[in-house]
Amino acid sequence: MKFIEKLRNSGLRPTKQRLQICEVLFNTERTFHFTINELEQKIKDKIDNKISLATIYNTVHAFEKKGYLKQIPVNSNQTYFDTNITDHHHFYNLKDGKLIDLENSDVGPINIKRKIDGKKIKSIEVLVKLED
Amino acid sequence: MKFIEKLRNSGLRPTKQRLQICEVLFNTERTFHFTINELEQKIKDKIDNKISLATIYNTVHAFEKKGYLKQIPVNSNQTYFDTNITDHHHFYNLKDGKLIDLENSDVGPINIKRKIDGKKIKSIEVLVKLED
DNA sequence: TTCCACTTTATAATGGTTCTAAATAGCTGT
DNA sequence: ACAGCTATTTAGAACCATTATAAAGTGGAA
Ligand SMILES: [Mn+2]
Ligand SMILES: [Mn+2]
Ligand SMILES: [Zn+2]
Ligand SMILES: [Zn+2]
Repeated sequence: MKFIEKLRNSGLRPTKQRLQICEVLFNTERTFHFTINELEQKIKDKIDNKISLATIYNTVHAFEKKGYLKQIPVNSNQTYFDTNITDHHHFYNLKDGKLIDLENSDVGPINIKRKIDGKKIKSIEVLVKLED
Repeated sequence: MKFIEKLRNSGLRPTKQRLQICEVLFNTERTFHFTINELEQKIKDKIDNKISLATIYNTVHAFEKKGYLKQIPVNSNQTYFDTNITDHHHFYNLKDGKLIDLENSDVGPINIKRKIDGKKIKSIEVLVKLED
């Protein structure tokens, strides 16, 4: 199985739970955005055994640290994650709290002219809030 | 007092607490970013009477709704607010969780080419994460 | 197989935020 | 100035996403 290698190469043991979460997160036609609650539901729908909520949190954080998931900065009581780890930007639909990927060509290059010394830029993220 | 008018014109009664919070938030040399905890501290430092935490939350939300404060989208367990309500972008220092204003001239105009029909753009916000 | 560090798990704890309902204080009309 | 009404404040409880705990289970090296 392809995910076993991926996990081993990251120093993460390929446990049953992690492999199942990999299936849900990465064995998909397209990338997607999710909150932990939504992921918990997806997992319940797709697998038969139970995975504890703590393991879901642990795994998501482990995957994020390894760079397999990204957190999206939005104002919400829940944390949003993205399986699309390429540099890209987002529409945020205030009505339903859903994120939509923006292609870089939809936004154009962003060139930050100001520098803060001793610091380097880790990421540049654009959030475009949508209303009716 | 200038804040009395401001509040009355917004349909908010100019209570002692609101006026004191106005002093802390708006009677300043420059704009600033804050969390509720930080604001609570600032209030404790600057005024003698106590203002309850509930009132601070209520007031911040009331001011935000009236457009006197903005929320900044960042990934944190606390909500960040800004007394600078002009359209502008931010550096986010991951080390200490502090925000720094970016001038629009530091970022350049952002032109979102894609449209979502039935929706209009409410805001465009750029967050530039900084690391060492 | 043995062993141990890593992982999972149920559950408790944490902490920012929101809710509740009773007390207080603006404001309008008299 | 006063009454009456509504908005506001407040202490404390409730909420709930997330993190911590610590005991049981598991992967994999030897
Ligand atoms: Mn979540
Ligand atoms: Mn806060
Ligand atoms: Zn995305
Ligand atoms: Zn700002």
